[in-house]
Amino acid sequence: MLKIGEFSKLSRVSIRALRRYDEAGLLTPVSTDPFTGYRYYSERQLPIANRIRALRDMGFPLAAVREVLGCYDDPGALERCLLLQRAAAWEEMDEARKRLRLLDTALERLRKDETMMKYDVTIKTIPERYVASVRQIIPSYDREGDLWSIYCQETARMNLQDGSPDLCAAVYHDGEYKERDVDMEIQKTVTGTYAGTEHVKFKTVPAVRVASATFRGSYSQFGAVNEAVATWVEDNGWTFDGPFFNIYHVSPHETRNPEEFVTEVCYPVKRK
Amino acid sequence: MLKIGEFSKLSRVSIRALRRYDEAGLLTPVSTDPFTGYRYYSERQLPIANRIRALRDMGFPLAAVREVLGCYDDPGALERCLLLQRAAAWEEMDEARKRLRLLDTALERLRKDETMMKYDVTIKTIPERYVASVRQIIPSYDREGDLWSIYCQETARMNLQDGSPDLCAAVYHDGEYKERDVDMEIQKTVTGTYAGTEHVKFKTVPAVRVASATFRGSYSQFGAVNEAVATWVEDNGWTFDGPFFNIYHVSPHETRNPEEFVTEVCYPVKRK
DNA sequence: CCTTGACTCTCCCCCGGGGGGAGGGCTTAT
DNA sequence: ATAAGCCCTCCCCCCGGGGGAGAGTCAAGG
Repeated sequence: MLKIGEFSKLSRVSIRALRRYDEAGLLTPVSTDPFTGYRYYSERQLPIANRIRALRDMGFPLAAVREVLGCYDDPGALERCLLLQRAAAWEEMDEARKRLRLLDTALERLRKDETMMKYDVTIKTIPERYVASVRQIIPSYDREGDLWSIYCQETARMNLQDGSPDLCAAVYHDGEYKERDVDMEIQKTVTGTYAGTEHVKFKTVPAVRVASATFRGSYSQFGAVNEAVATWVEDNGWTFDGPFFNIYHVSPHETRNPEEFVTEVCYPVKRK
Repeated sequence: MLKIGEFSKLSRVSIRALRRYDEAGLLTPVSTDPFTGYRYYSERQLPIANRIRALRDMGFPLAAVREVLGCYDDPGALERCLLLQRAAAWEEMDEARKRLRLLDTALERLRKDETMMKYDVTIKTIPERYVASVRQIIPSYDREGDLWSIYCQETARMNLQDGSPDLCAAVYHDGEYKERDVDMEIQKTVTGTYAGTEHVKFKTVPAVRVASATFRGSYSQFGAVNEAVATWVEDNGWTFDGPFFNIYHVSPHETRNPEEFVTEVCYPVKRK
């Protein structure tokens, strides 16, 4: 019979861990003094301690170790457990690899152009939303205001309720950059049910996963932001999947000072 | 001014997380009602929320996020933080890769020969120990007992104190397998200082990292265990680094029943 | 003005695998 | 008998939130 300290030295498992394994039912001492609580182990438990070490080294959590110890005689069950853990380990490695990739992208951006770090790109899922929408071909990008004018005119008397979240967006339906005659759509979230008008249509926009960057300040930064997002998307193993759009969190509607504009650029993406 | 729920929807950060970020000083609401405790955010904080998301996606813990946010203007400090986190992510990936390798080895062993899973190989560090030792060339492996006889005879009157941990080991100094005239050493841990005798020497054995497997039962399993350990060592990217040895946890000295023997096989290793 | 429902607050417990330490009992050798 | 060294249980800590309780607040509609 070995006291816990001796068994700890022989098995190279800390006393703390041994007590925890006892508590978890992984490695119960062959006897425990009912008065003093002293745990007494046997040398024949050394192989079990070693087995637990081996399983812990493979990344099994304690609960899974217990399960595996219980089915050590059944090669089929054992293999299932190992495969399950293998999948978990693979997943974990993949997560770390993705993080590494993000960090490398950030470092590269930092070295190439220190200002590019101003824009932080993240992957998000934009939830489904119900919107009032106006879509038209307009002469050029800077005539987006025309669409908002149409929207305001046609809905002025409809008493629309704001949606939640309450936001305004502009979708660029042309896949490529065009100088003239661009296909644009504006969207405003609303709550309730309404009949469409001549130009204003109501619809549900499905949830979409996007690469997003939010920046503050004048719209002259659009070019740099778009470039930063596009580079990031390429570098991190995503690919574009639909027309990109902007969300106007603070727009000329709220303030005249361009320094206060807050705009979120969203590129729908999917895994390459 | 946005209430926390609205800001949560716009930033796609959970309310819980926002409260935690406030508590951690990462993203303090622009104002907090001193009576109700309500947090009020501004749209201009959306880029910061996005930045936090981006850093969290890279795996930074909250404390590091705070630090990074504080030095966003200093490209040098920023790069140091990113490199530090890069190293951490790489480490994590490497850990996961090692676990994956262990699991693959185990699966392969399981498929090849289901009995091989009986032996669980782990990496341990055997701490430094002070021992009485007898080393000689003996005719064959099964004459190990002769060494123990010599040990007992020469130390019978010395009143040796057991060491802690109290263990017996046998070291195989021949690098290769030999039928005859093998160079063997036996070791017994002791406490105190003694003068050596004709055959018994006292010495300190330094700490050593080993691949170890502990098994119960007759010594006829030696061959299988050695093979299992050797294969494992190869498969997991280690290489041998010194003569291997056995530790006898339960030996013929304690019991006559071979079923009760507990033996640990140790191969000193280093990273390939 | 009141109600109602949605929102928000703080506080506590949970996850894993122990580490650190307090406070107190046990053993064993001198 | 006493001191040193073991051992016990219990509590708090890490990390980044999630789940939920219980209570207070805000806004819209009757």
